[in-house]
Amino acid sequence: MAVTIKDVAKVANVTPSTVSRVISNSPRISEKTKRKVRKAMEELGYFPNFKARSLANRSTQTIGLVMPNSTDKVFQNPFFPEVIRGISKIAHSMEYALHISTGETEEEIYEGLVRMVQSGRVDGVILLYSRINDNVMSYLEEKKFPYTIIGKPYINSDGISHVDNDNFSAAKEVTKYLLKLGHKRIGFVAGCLNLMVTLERKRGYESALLNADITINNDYIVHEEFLREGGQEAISELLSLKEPPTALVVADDLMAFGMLNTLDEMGLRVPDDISIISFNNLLLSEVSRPPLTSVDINIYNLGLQSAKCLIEKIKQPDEPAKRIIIPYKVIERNSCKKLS
Amino acid sequence: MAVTIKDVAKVANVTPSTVSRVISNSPRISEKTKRKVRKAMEELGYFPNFKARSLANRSTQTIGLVMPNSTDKVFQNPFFPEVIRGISKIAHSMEYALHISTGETEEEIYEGLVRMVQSGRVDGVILLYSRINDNVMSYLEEKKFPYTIIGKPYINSDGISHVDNDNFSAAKEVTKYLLKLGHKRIGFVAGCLNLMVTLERKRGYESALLNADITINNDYIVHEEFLREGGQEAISELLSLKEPPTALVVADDLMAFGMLNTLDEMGLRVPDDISIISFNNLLLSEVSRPPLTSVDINIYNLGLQSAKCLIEKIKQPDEPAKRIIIPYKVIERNSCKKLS
DNA sequence: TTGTATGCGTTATCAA
DNA sequence: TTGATAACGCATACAA
Repeated sequence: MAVTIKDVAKVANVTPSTVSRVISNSPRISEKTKRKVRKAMEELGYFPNFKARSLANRSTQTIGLVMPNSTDKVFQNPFFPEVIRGISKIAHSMEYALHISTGETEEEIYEGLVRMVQSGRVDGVILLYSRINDNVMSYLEEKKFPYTIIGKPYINSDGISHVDNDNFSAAKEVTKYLLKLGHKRIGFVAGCLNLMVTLERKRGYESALLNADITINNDYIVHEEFLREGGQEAISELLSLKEPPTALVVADDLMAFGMLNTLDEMGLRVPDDISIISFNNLLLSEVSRPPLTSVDINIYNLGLQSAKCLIEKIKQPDEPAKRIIIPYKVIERNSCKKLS
Repeated sequence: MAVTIKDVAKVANVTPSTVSRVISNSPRISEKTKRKVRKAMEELGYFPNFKARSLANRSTQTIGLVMPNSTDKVFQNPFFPEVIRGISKIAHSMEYALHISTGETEEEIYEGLVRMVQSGRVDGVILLYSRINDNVMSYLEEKKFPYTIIGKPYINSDGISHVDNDNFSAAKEVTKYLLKLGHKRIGFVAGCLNLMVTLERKRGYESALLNADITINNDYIVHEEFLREGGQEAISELLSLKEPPTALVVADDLMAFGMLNTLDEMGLRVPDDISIISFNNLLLSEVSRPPLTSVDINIYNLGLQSAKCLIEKIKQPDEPAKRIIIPYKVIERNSCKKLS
């Protein structure tokens, strides 16, 4: 049996409640007894029992992380380790632990979340993605359980605390960048259309074209879940048009990689034959050939702020919802070329 | 206040202990009362309180995951999402939750783990990496706390449950493959030398060369933590030798990517000018240019088995340690060429 | 500043 | 087959 608060109390010659107060560093305990008790704790190698603590406390000091469908290709995205790194940085410093929850289907994810919340395993939740009609979100909303979203909420975005980039503007800027380089036939390669990021980026792309008086050509918009299965065909179809695009806005670096491959196989060279610009600025966009011009969305910070925001929410549930926009930055490399 | 076991008891007209027995599906409760109680639970929307349960139970039904240093480049490796996917598959089906722990320094990781274990937050731990002289491991060993390692333990590998590939043989096979293609000057690009994987793969590489009566040339062995910082120089140094290698065994796909980039910048073409073979068969090795010949180590299964193994260990602490070797498979693509 | 008593929501031990 | 009662280890309202 592990050493408990009682053992410490005995050794320090005080009552368990005193020890408890020392643990929580109560100001109404004399420095002298604090020292005495701490010495006893040290001697005995005492660690507060988490289970008992949280039962008495009604708090677990842990944050639940809801990841997307694990069989989904999205899951493989280095976005997640990086965002978790940011979250864990704050969590650690605030003495919160991380509890991850995922599943193979949306049903599993939902049920996992409900169990996690209802059984009181976590004090709050961070949704690592934002998609349309997400019942996970509805549930949290209805329960008024503390949570934060990374991404833009599908509905009621003013009433829900979230951390996001301005993906609309980013996509718009990037498309304008291509326009400025002289491109007129610009395509858009989208990821999963249920995700808000995708939608926002697409909106931005379209807005830039409209502003430039270019009508949106739906043939230029490809919806690809991901690179592997089938992706190739849709892409090659796109490029086999009579008037193929001379530049592409790709919704994600990972997809851009797939593109590079497909293009290579088709004998097209980037950026000479076609320009590519994408998002996220993953480590890989740096080491690809050619290195990709990409929008750095500061994933780490996205995680950091979401954790900060959630913890504040947990501590002050009545504060109004916050919206935090993390600045992005276009990183120019060698995948875009001026059209002559 | 949430609904408790008492509320259910009242509604069902039984005592809390009976309800508790229904929850754990005790065989000594009549079907009739079970139905009655379950109906009451349903009606009230009852969920067992996790905190109270684990306090009374002395079990948390959660598995701790120890990740490497989060600032480390290793962390970015898609290896982790994939291994977690495998772990979570089993965990989910056995009703275990996942608790992740990481830190920015080794000290932080160690302290995080100790807290996690001592405070009784988890029932067991999976180390997602294996490195030499790991105090995390020593600690778990000393405490006799249930744990499993993914990778080969540095010491006492017969006494410690672990899940691994036969990285020695894999590297050997892969090197022999290059030898068979006619390569004689074969280099090795290593990742972090503290990691057991790296060491094993290097051993395999060396063994193959020795078997072929080729003396090991230390100039051909490059230790690169990762692709970005500084990596380039070491690589270009290697390739600027009077007799540069004609083929490279690279310890990891991610590094191989970096290599492709560096080689490209140096004007060397893969596989025409130099062959490359690497490990892990990440999604990316498929979409790189050229697609990489890589060893598929079945990361998902690594995770799956480690979770299975740990849960068994938790349930039967006295069973002897297990070693589980996951088969690997060389996936031939287009990064290696026969030397004429 | 410290001690006493009680509660947190379950499970487990005994009885019945 | 079920009920009463005591843990589980800690926190806190109240008393001193």
